Amino acid sequence: MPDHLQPAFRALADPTRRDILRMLGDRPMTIAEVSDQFDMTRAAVKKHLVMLSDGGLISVEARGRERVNSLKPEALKPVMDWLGWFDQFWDVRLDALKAAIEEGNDNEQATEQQGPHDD
Amino acid sequence: MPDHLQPAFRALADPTRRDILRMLGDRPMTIAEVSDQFDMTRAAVKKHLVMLSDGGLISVEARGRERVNSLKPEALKPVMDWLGWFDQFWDVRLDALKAAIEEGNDNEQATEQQGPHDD
DNA sequence: TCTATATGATACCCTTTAGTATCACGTCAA
DNA sequence: TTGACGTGATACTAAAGGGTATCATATAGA
Repeated sequence: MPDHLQPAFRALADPTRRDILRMLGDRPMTIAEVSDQFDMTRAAVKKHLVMLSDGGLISVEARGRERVNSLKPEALKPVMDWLGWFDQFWDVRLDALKAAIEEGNDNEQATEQQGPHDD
Repeated sequence: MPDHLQPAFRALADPTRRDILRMLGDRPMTIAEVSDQFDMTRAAVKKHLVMLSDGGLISVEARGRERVNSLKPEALKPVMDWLGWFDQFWDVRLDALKAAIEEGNDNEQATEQQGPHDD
């Protein structure tokens, strides 16, 4: 299984890039427009946009002297699919928890795994 | 919005860690057991496990002199939710495409957005 | 108790990443 | 044509990532 979705995962690993994605969800934006929303140089934002493009998450279209960056939400589908593989597990766990609760909870060593320490 | 899911996204950004997650989907494993599956030192694997733990994706339970690492698939839910926000966009696009196809395609300037340049 | 084993913890490398500063280039407008 | 503007590209620095080697510690077992 060649990790063809590695660039996408890596692109998503930075909070600035995730913010950019959501901004582009509103409308396509030029590099300058995106840069205006962040407290960093245009060059830094450009690097993030390149990584997003490498991950296939955005498309860049030349329009005169501008570059319009547009969201490509379809690229998130493979990522969702990868994560979706784990649904089978927390489905099972939720079932087990539910069953344990309904059975009454005096044999609950087996359910301590999904303990409630989700900060 | 404090980026509380940043550790999770960062943990998912490495292919080795994603492989570990799927391995732990099979069964909980000790550090040594996980290390056996990779061509790297135990210390390197340990670092990955720490990052996975920081992201809340696994739990580590001491059992004698061993540390059993277990998958915590619930931790992927916030990540799925974040990604799910983008469903609205490719849903709209798919709908537009579908509508265009069903309507017959001679007035299709409006649908060129989801053009066939999906590599 | 003694020893092998599973792990924790550092210190250290090399590469990548995130950021800046700077300059060159194409394009829009007067 | 001139100049302002949006961008590309490069060089540079600081920090984080991914990896190794090494030593210390706790525990299982004879």
